This record gives sequence, C-alpha cells and structure tokens, in this order.
Amino acid sequence: MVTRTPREQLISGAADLFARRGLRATSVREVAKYSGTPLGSTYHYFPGGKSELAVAAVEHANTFICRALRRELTAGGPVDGMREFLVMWRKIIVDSDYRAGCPVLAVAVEEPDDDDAPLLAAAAAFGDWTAILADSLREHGADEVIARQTATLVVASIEGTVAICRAERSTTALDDIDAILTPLLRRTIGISD
Amino acid sequence: MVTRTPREQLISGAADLFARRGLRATSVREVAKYSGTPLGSTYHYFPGGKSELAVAAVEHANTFICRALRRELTAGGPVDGMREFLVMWRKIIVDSDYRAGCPVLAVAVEEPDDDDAPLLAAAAAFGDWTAILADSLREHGADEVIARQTATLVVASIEGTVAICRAERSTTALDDIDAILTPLLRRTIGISD
DNA sequence: GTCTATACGAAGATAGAC
DNA sequence: GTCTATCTTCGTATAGAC
Repeated sequence: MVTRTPREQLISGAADLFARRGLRATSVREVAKYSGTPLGSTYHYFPGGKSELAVAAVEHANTFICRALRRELTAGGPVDGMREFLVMWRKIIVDSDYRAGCPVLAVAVEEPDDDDAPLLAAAAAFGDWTAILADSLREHGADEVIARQTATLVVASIEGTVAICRAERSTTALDDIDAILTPLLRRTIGISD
Repeated sequence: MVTRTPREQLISGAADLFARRGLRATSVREVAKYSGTPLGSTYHYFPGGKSELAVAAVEHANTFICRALRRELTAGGPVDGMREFLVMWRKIIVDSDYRAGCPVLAVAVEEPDDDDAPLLAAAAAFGDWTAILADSLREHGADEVIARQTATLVVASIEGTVAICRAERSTTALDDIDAILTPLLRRTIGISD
C-alpha cells in the first residue's frame, strides 16, 4: 500500500468523478469530500481552481491509459493488445455498475467556459492513444496512412462505445465492435481471414 | 417560415445548448434566454423541470437524426448514405466553429442525478440509429449479425469522432474514419475491393 | 502548511401578479 | 396562459484562524 499525497488523491478522485458525472456536473466540493480532503486544501494544491484540477485529472487518466495500452500492445501485438484494451474498458464499466465512463471524453464533450486548457489536454490524450496504436500497427507491417486512420477509428469507436454501454446498461456494444475491429486489424497488418 | 411555438423553441434551443455545453452545464435560465422565452414559461411547458426538457430535447435530436439517416440511406444505399451522414456531421461541427457536438452523447456521458429518463432516451436514440443502419445493410445483402455489429461500430465511431474533432478543432478524424469505414461497409454488403 | 468559516453569485424551482 | 419576483440550495473561490 503506497502512501498517497492529498494532491494525488484529489487528482484521481477528480478523474473518477468526471468519468461518472461529467466535468461541469462535478463540483470541487464533491471532489474534496470524495478524496477525504478539506475544501480549502483543493485551492492550496490547485491555485488555478477547477480548471487546473481538471487538467491534472485528464493528464492522470491519460498516463494510466497510455501505460495500459502500451503494455497490452507490447505483450500481444496490435490485434490481441487492442482486444485486451477492450477487456479493460469492459471491466471498468461493469465494476462501476455502468456508471463510470471515460474522464477524457467527459471533458471533450463540454464547451470550455473560460479556460480551454482541459479541452486541450483531452485533445492531446486522444492524439497520444492514436499514435501509440498506429505505431504498433506500423511495426507489424501496416501501411503508415492506413495505420493512422485505423487507429483513429479504434480510439473513436471505443470512446463512443463506452458511452453507449453506459446508457444501455449493457456491454453488448463492446462485444459488437470487437467482432468487427478484430478482423479489421488483422487485415490491416496483412493477416488474411 | 413556419411559426414555431415557444415549446418547440425551448426544445430545439435546449438541444443546441446541450450539444455545445453538456447537460448539467446548461441551465434552464440559459435555455429560456436562448429561446427568447421567459424562465417561468419553461416550467409551464415542462412541469417536470429540467429532466422533462432534456428528454424532449434528446427525442427531438433523435427524430432529426433518424430522418437524416434514413433519407441518406434510402437515396444512396448503406455505403454512400453513411458517407453523406458523415458529411452532415462535418458541416455541423465546422458551421459551429467546433463548438457543437451531439446532444445525445452529451446526455449519455453524464450520470443521472435523480431522474434517469434523459439517459434512457439517449440509449433509445443510439438503438434507433443502429437499427436503421443495420436494416439498410441487411437489405443490401449483409449477414444479419454482422450488419448489427457493423452498425454499432459506425454509430459508436461517429459519436466518438465528433467529440475528438471538437477537442482537436479539426475534421481530420472524420476523414480518417471515412477512409476505413467506406471499404469496410462495401465488404459487408459483398462488394469486393 | 492546513483547514474552518464565509462571501458572493447562480442554480432549479415556484408563488402569485397580470 | 404568461411572466416577474423570489425562495432555497449549491456552486466557485477566499480570508484568516490555527
């Protein structure tokens, strides 16, 4: 059990709550209470207020997801790695009883009020995931342009599917895209059916 | 120029604002002002308050999208119809200067506070779009299971891509998924490359 | 450095004048 | 039926005690 600083607790708590409720729907008060931290401490650690906390939460989620994605792709290659990535998302959704989504998507769908730094952090995260997957496809023989286009499709469809699964309270949509994406990725790296 | 009732103005105004700012981030006050309607009228037309207005807005958007999707699929078949549907989304995003997204997705990513009717309406909308596209694919020769799975992938990836385009302030992601989805749909209905 | 107490505005919702 | 004025709660943010 690692000791976590109040700052780390606030960041991961914010990411959890954003994933469930959305950015604007999550108050700094709730993040503080959820993290077991006084409200005042939030503004001590994040003088920039909610925007600064949101950027940190998005970057925290991005780091976690990049690590998971890279691990799966390194272990299993682009096809099985992508499928394990889907398994991870399925677990996140089911374990939260269909309440948790993706904190990055939650930030991406809301218009910035004054500060657009959180939205820029979300865009950077999408770019990172796409690049990681595209690199893996290229390393396994995919054409460079097709690798990028396919990676974009995979990232976008996973984000959309996680939202759909939440709304439908079912993981069927994840099974559905798996069934189509798996042979698609296989073809992309030159494995015929 | 059709005369629109205050009720219709409130509904389409709410859908517009949800698409830009998200559900919770949009206040009933803003919807009233945006629609040129006094605040009190909102509660006259929607006694159920914000939840009832949100359900109406999601159903309004769903009706619009179902109609557009059916029109394009009828006119051009599943492949060209899907591509025209992408063109429609590109126009929505660019015309709004990358601020408008999908109001249904906006509702789908937020946890319901007390009333889950808006979330259920969002789930129904996703189901409608998927069914419409799957039917078109089946009618053009696709296997029934593959048609449904492919339709889910298309709907999910469009929703995810619209969010990504907004964050990146670029429609490149839409071009990318078009490049992969078009040949995928062609194969699904038995047209070899 | 940490946290309690609070300022100030805006949220959802409603009562009651017109 | 339509809208103004207002109630209560909760939002972000901060001042200042420990």
